[in-house]
Amino acid sequence: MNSYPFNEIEKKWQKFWEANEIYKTSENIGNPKFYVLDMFPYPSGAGLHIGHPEGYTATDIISRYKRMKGYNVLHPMGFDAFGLPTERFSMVSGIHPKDATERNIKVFREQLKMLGFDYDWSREINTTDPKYFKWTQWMFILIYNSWFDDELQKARPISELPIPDNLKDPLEVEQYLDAHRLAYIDYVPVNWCEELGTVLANEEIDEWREKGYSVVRKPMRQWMLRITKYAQRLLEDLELVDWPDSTKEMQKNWIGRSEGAEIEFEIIGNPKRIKVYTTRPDTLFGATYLVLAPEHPLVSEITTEANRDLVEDYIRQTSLKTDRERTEIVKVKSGVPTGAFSINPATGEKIPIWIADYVLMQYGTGAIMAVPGHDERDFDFAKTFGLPIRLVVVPEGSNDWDINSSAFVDEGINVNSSNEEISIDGLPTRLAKEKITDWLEKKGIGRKKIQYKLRDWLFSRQRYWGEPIPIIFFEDGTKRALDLDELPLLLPEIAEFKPSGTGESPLATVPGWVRFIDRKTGKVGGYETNTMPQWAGSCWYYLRYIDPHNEAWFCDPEKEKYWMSPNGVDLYVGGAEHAVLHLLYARFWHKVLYDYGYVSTPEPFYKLFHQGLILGEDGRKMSKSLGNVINPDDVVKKYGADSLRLFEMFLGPLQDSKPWSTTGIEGVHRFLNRVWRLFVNGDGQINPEIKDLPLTSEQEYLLHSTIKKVAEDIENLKFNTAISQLMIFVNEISKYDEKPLCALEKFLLCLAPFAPHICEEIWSKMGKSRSIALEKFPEYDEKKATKKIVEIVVQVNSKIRARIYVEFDTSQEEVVKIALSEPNVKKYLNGKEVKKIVFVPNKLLNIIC
RNA sequence: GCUCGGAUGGCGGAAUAGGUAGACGCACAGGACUUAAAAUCCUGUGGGCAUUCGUGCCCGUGUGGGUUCGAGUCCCACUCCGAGCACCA
Repeated sequence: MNSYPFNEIEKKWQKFWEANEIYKTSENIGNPKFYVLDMFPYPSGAGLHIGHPEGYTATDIISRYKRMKGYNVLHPMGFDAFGLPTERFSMVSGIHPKDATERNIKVFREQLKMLGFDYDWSREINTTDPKYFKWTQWMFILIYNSWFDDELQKARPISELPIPDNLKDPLEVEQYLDAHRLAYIDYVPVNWCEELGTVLANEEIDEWREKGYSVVRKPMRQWMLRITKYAQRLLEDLELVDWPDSTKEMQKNWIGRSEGAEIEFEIIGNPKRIKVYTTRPDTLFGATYLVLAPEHPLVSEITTEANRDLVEDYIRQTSLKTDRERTEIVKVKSGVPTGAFSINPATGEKIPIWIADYVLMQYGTGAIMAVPGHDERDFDFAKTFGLPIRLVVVPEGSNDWDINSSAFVDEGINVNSSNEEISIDGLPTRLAKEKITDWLEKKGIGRKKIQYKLRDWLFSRQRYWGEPIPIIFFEDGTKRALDLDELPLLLPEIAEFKPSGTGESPLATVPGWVRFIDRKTGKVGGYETNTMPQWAGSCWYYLRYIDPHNEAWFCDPEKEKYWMSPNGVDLYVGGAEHAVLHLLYARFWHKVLYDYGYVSTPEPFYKLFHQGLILGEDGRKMSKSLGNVINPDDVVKKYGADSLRLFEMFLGPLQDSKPWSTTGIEGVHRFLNRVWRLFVNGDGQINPEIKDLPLTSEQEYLLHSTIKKVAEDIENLKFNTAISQLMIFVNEISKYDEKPLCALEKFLLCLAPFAPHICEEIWSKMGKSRSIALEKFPEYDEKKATKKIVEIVVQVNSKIRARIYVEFDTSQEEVVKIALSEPNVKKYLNGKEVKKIVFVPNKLLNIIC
């Protein structure tokens, strides 16, 4: 293929942009701003994936377009570099993760530069840089030193937490504070591999099991963040942002607010009570047994001697299952009776207490009242073990339900639901819920409760390659968080990155880390050996871009206000795989900062967009094993960066998954060659057919409709149709022997955000001295963007019978007159009476007869 | 199982306040240029029937119904595909 010299051109302009700081974001904070953000990549050893440039090109086009529209644009890039893959690479290779990270970042940075993105590289950040994670650590301490005021629904300093008068002992006070901090230590089940002596990530489990290792759920000491306190705000504030509905929906479901009741059941022969949570208190009369999660603290206490072996064996089996396995759908339920009994407070009936792994300790109270007549899972369980099933709700308008063949789970009308004190028979579900809850409340054994599925955030990792948690534990049992002047707390240099074998991180093997004399207190203590999860660094990076070199503060408040007001980041583009975790954690983190007035908006990201996947040419996900991986370096070498950028945008709608196509990229590459030849002749001179001519009215329409379409499509992130309009322009304008200069110049300005290198080259050949990136985006004239002569479809009884051409905005009368003279129209009217006329101006005329 | 998407030529996709289905690109076919090829340019291309070669008619957006002068678009039922979540009480 004979191509324009893209290789030379692209390198030349990339150097020019860098040398002349064309994309350096100005610190002049007077102009209107636009903050467009990419989800920063994890610099893996494999280098940039062909999918990366998709979202990055999209933001690049927006960024360049907004700059040309006069905005002060912030479009930064950085690297989210802590994490498991690098640590694992280091274990095998012995190369320090810091060195591996540095090397990977270098590759990524070069690849991103090769694609000509307009990042302001002077703002590059790296989450593993001590200058950066100093502030991640500081924010962790801020969270640690906070409690959540339920009244005010916000975080406040722990020093302002009211201490109950009866607490005098300093140790008790400290325990009280710890129980309210937004960062706290708890024992929670994690994936423990005994043979490896380490905790595994969910994604590692299968791999190690295949190698014959066993993985069990085992409670271990972990740092937790109390994100659940923010559940309501995280839910409500979704109203404030312009996100895809499906993403909002996913976050809502993840937070999982439900309204129901907490009910206390007595235990026969034990003064303690079992609390259950239910969304259907109206079905209480149908509760025929209780089920506790196997991990429930009361299990060992209530289990009878006769059932002890059975129960303990079941608990052991359960620990071998991961949460995912426990929650897989199986029709045959497993469980064992504890031998203990409870009383159904509504019926007064003695009901058995079971344990089963379909009840999870993390949700609700870890115990349920089972209503097999009206819950699928309880129904299956009751069928399996021959437990009684009772009908207490029937569908409205009917008075029966075959309770032996399936559970009735919808709302309906209560039946069989009365005792001496209360009756909810005949009430619809909503009223029945209220009445029974009131009754329970009066008796002091139940209350209304709002429950969230959201769990607290497990924040610690037993790994080396993460931010150290800046807390010192002293020998006397006290602890303290480091002060700002002691940060960053750096990772100690170690030679081995293998786990300690005790379940602690490799940091536990460093003598100077776990035992030293604290300079500030003179006491002997040791640092926390856990590190933070990869999510930590990505919770606030968008703030650091605003002021990346500030040594005194994480971000200058004035600059923060300028870039984040009024709604936060203006556009955030990244994969849908982050719809829940990253996007929820970052919102939480931001809200803590907001509560302290450190940021000026309640939400970090105003508009969010997810790019789709780029699949292999065979329509399947790209993977090494399928051999369908496309490498961006190869593509750039063969067709140039502009072609790759343009093609990824032309493939289809940004949010859709779409397959790669080798012939497809040749198509857009051909288009760029056509553009080149339109402007430049064989000797590299400007095409002599380009002349300074006035536009014909056809050319005027072509130009203005193109500018309009391109501008509107860019604003709506519909790049595929913008590019097709640019192709139409080139096809049309090429037909003229003499090409009008001013139309071509404006066309070039429209193309520049998509294919910046080729446009810079042509622009400079045309004698322009300033970078095209700094020029104004052309304006269009609405009138000129409208067709002068329009085609009107003429239908007779809704069938197309003719097409006529009239001036724009011709009246109905006029159009009807012309239409009626069309022979084919006459033929179908055939002298019949016209009953009705439908007229859509400039489009259609339908004659009904 | 639940939730959310989606289904349009040989392929990727255009077109939704309901108004010309198939823009643009690919692929394919024919032609021009060339000793030849590549590149480039031009023409054609949903299916069927008819044609005086101008065009005309019928069918056509996963399936079956419905609303409407008019449905790819709205409503109901179904089939298939994808994604996310999942014994969440």
